[in-house]
Formats: sequence, structure tokens, C-alpha cells
Amino acid sequence: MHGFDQPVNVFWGKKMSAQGASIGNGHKAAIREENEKAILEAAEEVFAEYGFSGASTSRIAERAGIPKANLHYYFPTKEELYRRVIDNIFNIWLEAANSLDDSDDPGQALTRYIHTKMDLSRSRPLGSKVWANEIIQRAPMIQDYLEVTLREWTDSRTGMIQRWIDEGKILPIEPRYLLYMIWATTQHYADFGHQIATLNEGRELSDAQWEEAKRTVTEIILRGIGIAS
Amino acid sequence: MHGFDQPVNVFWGKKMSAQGASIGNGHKAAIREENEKAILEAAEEVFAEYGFSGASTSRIAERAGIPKANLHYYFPTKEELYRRVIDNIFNIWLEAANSLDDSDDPGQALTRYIHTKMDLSRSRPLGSKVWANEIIQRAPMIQDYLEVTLREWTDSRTGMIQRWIDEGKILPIEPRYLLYMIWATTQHYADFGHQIATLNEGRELSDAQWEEAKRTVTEIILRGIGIAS
DNA sequence: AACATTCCTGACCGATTGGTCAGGTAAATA
DNA sequence: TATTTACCTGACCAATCGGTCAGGAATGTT
Repeated sequence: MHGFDQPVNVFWGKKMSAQGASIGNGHKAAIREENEKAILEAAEEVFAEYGFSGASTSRIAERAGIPKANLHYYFPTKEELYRRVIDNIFNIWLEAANSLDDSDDPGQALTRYIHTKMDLSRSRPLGSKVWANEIIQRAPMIQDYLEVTLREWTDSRTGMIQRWIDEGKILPIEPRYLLYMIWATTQHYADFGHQIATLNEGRELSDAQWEEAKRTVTEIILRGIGIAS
Repeated sequence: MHGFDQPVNVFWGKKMSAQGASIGNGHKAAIREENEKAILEAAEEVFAEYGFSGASTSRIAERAGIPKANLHYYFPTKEELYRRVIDNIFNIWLEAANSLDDSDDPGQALTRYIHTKMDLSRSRPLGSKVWANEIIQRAPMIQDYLEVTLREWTDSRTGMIQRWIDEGKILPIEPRYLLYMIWATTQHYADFGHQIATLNEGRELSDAQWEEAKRTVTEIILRGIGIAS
């Protein structure tokens, strides 16, 4: 993977070629920041594709362009690195979750939420895949997230939806299964993006196709719960 | 994992304890059938949870209750075993796919298809998970299935849906995205079953809850494309 | 210039990986 | 009963795994 038996001061040259040009200011803190970012990005890619057990630290290091030992300098264990990746993903998820609130009517609120989730599936598909892998594996690392944060959020939103039903704003359906449907449908475009691309003559959805998908999903769900469009 | 340094003819005793009582007729063919079945079941479990790269043959053998060497006697390579598992899953998927046909009106056809897919998610969640893992990993093993069989099936069904639209039986939506929505929503109950159970106070959905989920999903989708219910 | 701190990495470790093989046992055939 | 065939498995293999470590290089501080 790397050369060996080379003279010692080739290190400098190797470092440059491995890490690329520096970003500007020469602080140590900047080096740290830069390397941690590269590692976290590579880790998200590899964890998304292979899951926690299937991912190898050497593969992550390779994709980040650094030796494995250097990866372990910044992130002592694979688990620690994985937790950092999961943390980032969950925070992004939380942000999207906030877009579903009670500030306006059901149609606007749900449209905004569905669009936010769809956009997230396009801009950050890796996060969704890491999450999917984690759930498929029965959430060995994030069970606490599910039991606390996600449960509280879900309870509050099902309550909100139930109020919409009680006020006659939407048809009576079980709120939980509406939420699951929105999650499933929007995240499908990230998790199953490869299948969708394959069925699209091997190409990723174009901007226009993406907009049409968003529109179709939103229309079916809103009309499905009795909101005219 | 297994004992060692034991007298040779303990083999008999070990074999019995490892494989349990024989199923009846003592054909060699029966032994083969029985062992292959046990291995395939264990493999589906482990591949579902860890994906291809994350799964280990020793773990599969352990779960099947046989030594790893015996697993490799029946399935020489991990890849071969994986292909057999994938084959089984795809055949089941094909069976479900046949339930979406043109023999009756859109409402009945789609209701039957959604129910079949939902039932499959409950009875065979592992298959769905193996498939999900494979797609997330960009389908290294089943790309041919996607490009040929799945593509042909999808093209024929989108054509059928488009005809329904042209005949004014359902509202004009892009057929592809309707299919994706059905796949996403129904398979979500298998792939994300752990998350759903966690949000259900840690319990799997009861029979009644399952029926309500099916009803909710079907209602929203049918109403969403303009079929009254 | 001297020193301290942080960054960096080849070489290495024990454990586990997918897979092999010699040599055994059990069943089918003759 | 003798022989062929299929089944079974402990022990082993090279490769890879996650992780360590000694020690050199680069940077920051004085």
C-alpha cells in the first residue's frame, strides 16, 4: 500500500502527496481540523457502504489519503470514529425534523417536511445509508437515540397530527403510519438510490426528475390524507 | 468453540449433538437437504444483519450448529452461499411481483399488491434486509437482476399504470414514483422493523396494529392517486 | 538556538478472516 | 462382507483485521 525501505526524509514528500496542498494558515489546529474532516468524510462513505462491522479502518484511511496509523492517532478506536459519524448524521436529521411543526396548516407543514427530507436524501445520501445500516443491524450503537430523542419527537408529532384529525383538517388515519410512510418514501431515494438510478437507464435522477419525484410524493401523501391539491 | 484433544470416536456423539435428531428417512440426500437448509437459513440471518462483507462464515456456521469446515463442504465459498441466499429472495420477490397485474381494476390490483408486499415484510423480513444491504452497497452481486428482470418488470408495470391514467381510472402521476413509494413504504416495515418496534414500546407490532398499518398504507396510497375509498 | 509539543508512520501484535486438507466416520452398493 | 461414495471436522494456512508503539519530522514557544 505504501512504499517501504525508503530513505527517511522522503516522509516530507509523501506527506504532501498524501494530504494535498495545505489549506492556508499553518496552525496546528488547522492541520487537525483538516485531517479530522477528511477522515470523517471517508468514514461516512465507508460506513454507509459496508456498515460498522463490514467497514475496515484501513479502507477508511486509504480513502482519506492517510496511513492507517495516522487515522488511529486522531480516532483511537473504530467505534469512536463511528460514533462521531453517527452524531453528525443525527444532528442533521434533527434539523430536518424541526421543519415539521405546528406553525401553519397541515398542508404547508407536511409539504415543507417532505421537501426537506427529500432534499436531504439528495444532498446527504450517505448519512441516510449509515442510519439504515445501523437500524438493520438492530441499532447496537444508537438504541439510546431511538428510545429517547426519536421517541419523544415522534410522540409530539403524532400528537400534533392527531389534533389535525380532531379538528377535521385531515382524514382520520393512524399518525404513526403516516410518519413511517414519509420516512420510508423520502429515505428510499437515498438508501435505494442505486436501484433508482439503474431503473433510470443507469443515470442519477436529473434535477427535473427529482422535482417531479418530490411533487409526486407530496401530492400522493397530501391527497391521501384528504388535503386537496 | 469446539473441544479438541478428545478421543476419535467422540465424533459420533458430537455430530448428534450438533445436528439434532435426524428427520426420519435416512437417505444421504436427506442429510444434504437438511444441512443445506440449516445453512441457508443461518446465512440469511447473518447476511441480513451484517451484509456480505460484514458477515463471517464462522458466524453462519455457528448459527447453523455445524463446524465451519462442514459449511465449506456444502458451499465452497462465501460468495456462492450468498448467491444462493439472494436467489431465494429474488424468487420470493418475483412471486409477490406477480400479484400486481392487469386482471382487475386499479384499486383491487394495487390493494392486492400492497397487501402482498406488507405480508412479505412481516413473514420474511430477512430477505428484505439482505436486499436492502445489497442495494446500499451498490448491488455488487445482483446488478444483472436489476438491469434485466427488475427493469423489464418495472417497465411493464409503469406501462400498465400509465394506461390506467390514460383511461382516467387514476389521477395523472408519474408511475415510477408511485411504484417506488409502494416499495419504500412496504419494505420499511421489514428493514426498519427494529425502529418501529422501539417506537412501539419495544414490542413488535401486534396483529391488530399490523392490520391497521396495512389499511393506513393502502388507504393513503389509493386515495392519493384518486381512487375513492 | 534550544526546547516542548504535536503530528506522523513503518513495523509490528494477537485475533479473526475465508478457505484448504488429511484423514476420519457413516451410508449405499456390490 | 468388502468396497465405493458421501459426509464430517480438527488443524492448519496466508491475508486481513483493529490497534499499538517507538521514534522521527514539523511546528510552536521561549
